Order: sequence, then structure tokens, then C-alpha cells
Amino acid sequence: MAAPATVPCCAPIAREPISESDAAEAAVLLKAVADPVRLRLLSMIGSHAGGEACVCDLTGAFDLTAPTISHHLKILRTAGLIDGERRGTWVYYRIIPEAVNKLGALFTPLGDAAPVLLPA
Amino acid sequence: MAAPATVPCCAPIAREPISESDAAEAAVLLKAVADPVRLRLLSMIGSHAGGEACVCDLTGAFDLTAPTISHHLKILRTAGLIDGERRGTWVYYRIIPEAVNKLGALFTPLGDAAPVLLPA
DNA sequence: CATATAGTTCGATTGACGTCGAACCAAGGA
DNA sequence: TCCTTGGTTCGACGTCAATCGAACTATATG
Repeated sequence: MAAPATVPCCAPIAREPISESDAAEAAVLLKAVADPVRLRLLSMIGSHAGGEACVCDLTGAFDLTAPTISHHLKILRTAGLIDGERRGTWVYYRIIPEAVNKLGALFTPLGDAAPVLLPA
Repeated sequence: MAAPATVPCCAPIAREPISESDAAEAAVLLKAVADPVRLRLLSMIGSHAGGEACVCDLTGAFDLTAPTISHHLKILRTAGLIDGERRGTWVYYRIIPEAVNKLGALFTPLGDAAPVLLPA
């Protein structure tokens, strides 16, 4: 049998030294997520029914003012982790799965994380 | 046959809202890794022959002074991502696989990342 | 003991980040 | 048209974080 070309050993980051530019790129994504509020926002958006959440669904969960929540959402959006769309009175945010997968791929052995994120 | 109890859909963080305390805990880990220098340090340590790297192997790769590298290593160590040990003249750092796996588990679908990190 | 080398700790500086209040824009009724 | 509600942008403030030079600790060696 064909021996596996690469032994499935460690997380990609622990297999070979990450390049300077890859590190910079990954750090942007990680910085966006390295905050308790943004982590919860991301999680609340991703796990909300229909795959999207209105800002009004989010603010209530925090002891923070609306501008602050908006600020954090903007950071997540700028990093490419979420996308927002206005429909009538409300603004709805949705997760961008590829960006989340990029994060997982950094630290997870056996690279191929399931490409599925939304059932259809 | 028994249907899978949970459909392997999305990253854990996108399956259900992360708790406030879990978010805080994860953010500590993520903050430690959300820096290009520390990301590269972690990667260089993890991918170095023997699973450990001397500080002297690391400093040369950066345009930073020794105190700064030491500072970043301390942050990684405090976060529980690496461990350091002095042997004679040099100090050797090693990755703590469980911590890295925790990071991967946050963003990777199908939870069970391979438990293997070092061949033995 | 003196000296050299490897790393860390300390103190200071500079820039980035999280937060808020106030002002502003967008949409939907009276 | 005016008012209300939902969100964002702006400006400012306080805190934290990255970096450096200088001083310090630890080990080895002459």
C-alpha cells in the first residue's frame, strides 16, 4: 500500500515554521477573535436560527452600549469573519464559514476539516 | 443503525452560543496567539527537531531584541501554550499539545482532532 | 575570583485597543 | 412633516501591550 506522504502528526503550525506573511495574515484573523465579546458575538451569530442574527438579538446579552457592540461587529466584519446586510429596519449578520475554517486549520491536525458548515 | 446523535455541521463556536466564562478562557489563549511574532515563535518551537527549541535558535529569525523575544515567550508560557526548561547554559522551550488542541477544537467541525502530536 | 555568554526582569515610552456619550443616518409610522 | 426606533460613526478618554536599553541572574570557563 502507498505509505502516506506526510505522517498526520501535529497541527500545521507545529509541523513546519509558518512564514512571516502567513503569520501576519493569521494574526489579523486571530486578533479579531481574541476578545471575549467578539467571541461571543461570533458564536451567537453562528448559532442563531437561520444562520443569521439581527443586532437587536445581540446587544441584550452584554452590559455594553450599542456603539461598543457596533464597534466589535465592525472588527469582525473587517476581518472577513462575518458579513452584514440591512433588511428594512434591522441589520442582519451572518458568519463567513471559510474564515472560521481558516482558523481551525491552523491548529487542527489532519487538516481536512469538514467543508460542510450549513446543511444546504 | 444508530443515527449520529449530533449532526456534524459547524465549528463548535457556530453550533451553540459559547458561555461567558468559556469565551473569557478562550480569549486568553487566543490573545496569546494573536500576534505575528508569537505565532512564528510557537511554530518554530513546535516544528523544531526534537520537539523543542533553544531560545538561541529563535532570536536570529527576528529583528527584535532579546528582551522582546523573552517577553513574547513569557506570554506564551503564561497562557500555557509552551513550557520552558533550563539545561546548562541554554533554555529549551516545548509546545504543550493540549493547549494547541484546545484552540483547534474551537473552530474545527467534527471535534475529534487527532490526539497524536508527538509520535511517542 | 574574574570574565564571557545566555536569558530574564525592570522601567520607560509609544502606539493600539475597548469603552462611552453625542451626533448622525436610515427606515417606518403618527 | 415630525417623531420614534435601530445602528453606525465620531471624538475623547483610560488602559493595556509591544518595544527598547539597562541592569540583573545563571551557567560555564580561564
